[in-house]
Amino acid sequence: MSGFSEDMPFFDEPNARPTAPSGIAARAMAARSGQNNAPDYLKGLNPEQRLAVETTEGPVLVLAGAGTGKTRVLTTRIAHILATGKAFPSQILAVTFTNKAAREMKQRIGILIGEGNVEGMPWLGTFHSIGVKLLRRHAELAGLRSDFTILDTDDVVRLIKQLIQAEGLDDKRWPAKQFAQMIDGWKNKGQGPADIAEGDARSFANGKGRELYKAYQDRLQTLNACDFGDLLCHPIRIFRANPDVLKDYHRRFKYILVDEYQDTNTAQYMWLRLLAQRADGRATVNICCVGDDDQSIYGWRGAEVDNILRFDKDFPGATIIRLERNYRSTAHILGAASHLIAHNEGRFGKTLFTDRNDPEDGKVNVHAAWDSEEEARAVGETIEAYQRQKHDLNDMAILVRASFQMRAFEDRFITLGLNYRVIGGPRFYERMEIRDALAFFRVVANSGDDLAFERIVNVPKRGLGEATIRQIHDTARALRIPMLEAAGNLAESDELKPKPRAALREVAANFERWQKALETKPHTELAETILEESGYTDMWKNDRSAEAPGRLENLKELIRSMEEYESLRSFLEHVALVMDAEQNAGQDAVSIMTLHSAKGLEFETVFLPGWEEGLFPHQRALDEGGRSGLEEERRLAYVGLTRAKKNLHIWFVSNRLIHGLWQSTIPSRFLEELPESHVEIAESGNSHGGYGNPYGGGSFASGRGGGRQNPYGASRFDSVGANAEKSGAFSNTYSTPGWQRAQANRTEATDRNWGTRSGHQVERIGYGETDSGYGAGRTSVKGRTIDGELVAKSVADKPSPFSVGDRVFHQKFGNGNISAIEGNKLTIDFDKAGQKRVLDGFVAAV
DNA sequence: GTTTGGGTATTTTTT
DNA sequence: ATACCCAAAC
Repeated sequence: MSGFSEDMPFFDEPNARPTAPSGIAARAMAARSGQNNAPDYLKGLNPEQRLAVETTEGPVLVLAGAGTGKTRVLTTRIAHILATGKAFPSQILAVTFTNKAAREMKQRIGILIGEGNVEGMPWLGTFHSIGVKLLRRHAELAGLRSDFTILDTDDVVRLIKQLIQAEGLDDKRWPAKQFAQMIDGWKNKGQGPADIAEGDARSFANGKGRELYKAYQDRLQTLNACDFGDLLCHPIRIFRANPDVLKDYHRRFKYILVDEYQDTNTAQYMWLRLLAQRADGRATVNICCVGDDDQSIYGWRGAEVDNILRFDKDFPGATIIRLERNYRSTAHILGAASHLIAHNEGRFGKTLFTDRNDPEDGKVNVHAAWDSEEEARAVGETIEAYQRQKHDLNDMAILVRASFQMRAFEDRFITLGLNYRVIGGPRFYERMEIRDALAFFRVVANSGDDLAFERIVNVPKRGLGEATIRQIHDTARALRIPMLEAAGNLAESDELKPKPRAALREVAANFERWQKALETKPHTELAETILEESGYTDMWKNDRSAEAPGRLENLKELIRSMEEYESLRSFLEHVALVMDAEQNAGQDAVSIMTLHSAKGLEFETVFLPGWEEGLFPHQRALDEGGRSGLEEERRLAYVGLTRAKKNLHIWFVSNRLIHGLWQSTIPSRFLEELPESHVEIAESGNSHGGYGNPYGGGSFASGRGGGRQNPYGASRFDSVGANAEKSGAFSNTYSTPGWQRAQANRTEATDRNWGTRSGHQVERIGYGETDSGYGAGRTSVKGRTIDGELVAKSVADKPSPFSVGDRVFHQKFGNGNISAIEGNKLTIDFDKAGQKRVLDGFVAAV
């Protein structure tokens, strides 16, 4: 129970009001300006921001729109509380979601109240890191020892897989990964095995869901381990079962601050309520939540927008403060974003505004391209044009909906020699070599870490096959000892054949030696020794594959990063929760990332490609999330738009390769939700000239409704959102050639896909009756959606209208002969493009 | 113990 | 298309 004492001095005087400023508070007070009696840190705040900072008592919800100075308010508020002596640093609980946000907050508070003093804020961190801290203190109340291991997703899946197999279930039919996600979902809702809904419990493994969950929890306990969800759920359970423990924290935390409140899940919400609602009957709960309901984009991983929407009901008498003055974007960008988001129903309603009024500011540009290749080419050209105007690549970003879109840009930028960096993607700690190395370290630090042991017992390959590992496993279970110990025992017995026996003996001896060295050697040195002596670095040195040098480099980087920590244990602790690594930040490069990872960032120039139905809004969000899924996609679009400070370019293409098949696409409905007055339809250049108009031949003209330009029908949005007055940059009056071409494409695509199915069904997609009863609507949404993919499925119901040998025309590949038919998939020998497989819906008889 | 082939899925991501 | 995972074959 070390670590308990560091902030005890404050804990000893929980009721002492720190009225006389001392320490940090005194310093912050000293920073006050003499003139108007307002401290320096309040200067430059607008009235709403200042209100949010100074309303320290009672529940406060700060609705902070994009670019309205949210972090500034949060950090200034903490500085204010400290400066006015309302609380000691250790009496403030401040939670964020990501380590990055926590880091930034610490840094910015440091600027306000003086570096070094921030260390006095032991309760500023992510939900999870604070959860670990709580759990380490009270581990025994959750049936754990305080040196428990934190398992990551990969460990969890492997563990569950073992359990599923132990149950005698087919792990093909009941994938461990899926069950891990289910457990994660339950934990997001704060549900233990006993709490889960009957239906949920039944839906997995023939009704064994609950037992499996139970078995999983038991296994974690024997392993002295917990998963990420437990970091929240265990404290909740501890608080509930031990009112005295909870009471201590009630006395301790005088102020609670929560960042990104719209992203909290149910468990986090329960956790916060437990800490915020004092049993001592104190009337005021000083909780301040900051967030933006319009930027809630994590519903799919358990976030409940509802938490923020009903804040004032949860905390009666709450002050709600709106920050709507935007300091980031031009009026055009804000106008576009506001108009778009107004189409959502479940929201508080905010409208961003700016004083900025520069006639030079351009409108939001919408571009059409033929396919993703041309889209990448056009974006590349635009970036180069900006570059010629002396814009830094660092100020530009391409934000995509799904990561597969990135490839086209990477390919193009490589040929152009344009620097780019991909943000997100596989993380440092998820790389195989890093996980392997960490597994070695974990076993050294904690010989009971069976999962880590199993991972590396045969790495590098030393002839320990499945049978040997099984035997170690069984021995360990039977004797109730760690696998490492069991391995040592077996190596000394005659149970094994000579080869594995020698190998095991070496493994056991290695770990014994390393564990001894743990006390004496500096941890970075030990880490190097481990990787050397285990043969792990040699394994990669001898590997001829292209990625081997990179892996060795990563291992070096891992050792380097260990230097910042004082011991192997403290490093492993951090690595379990933090594990991110900055990469090539120095160079001038365009950023490519998903919309999700762009939240919180800003760029002068932003490119938003792929605004097509099915991709954005994503088909799956529509299918699985119904109306709320669509609204979340719209919020994602809003997040994208509001990342841009000055220039914003949106692209959509007419054809996209999806799952290896060319699909015709129609522009995203979100495009129509942009206001005409702030949008300009840009001509994207002539790089597509070679194709001409593929519809010229008239083979597709049949279903075309006379002049109808909006495939949904005109009054589609009449009932959606009160402020959604005259929408639709896309309903009239644009006449550039590119625009007309795009229009032609979209009507053609739509009408062709739907043929005689009338537009009526299309009009209702995700709207109208479908919305009202969501439960029932779910299935109907599915069949009706217009995306090419679903259309393809419906086409599959009918026999193909073509036969082998038919001569057909395809919009991308031109003319060709059908060589094979497989359901609705045709194999065609194209005259120019060679053999391709395409859907029959996208070719026409010649 | 490694290689090869078949089957399958294929949005978004933190801790 | 393509990547990834697992099982059977080498």
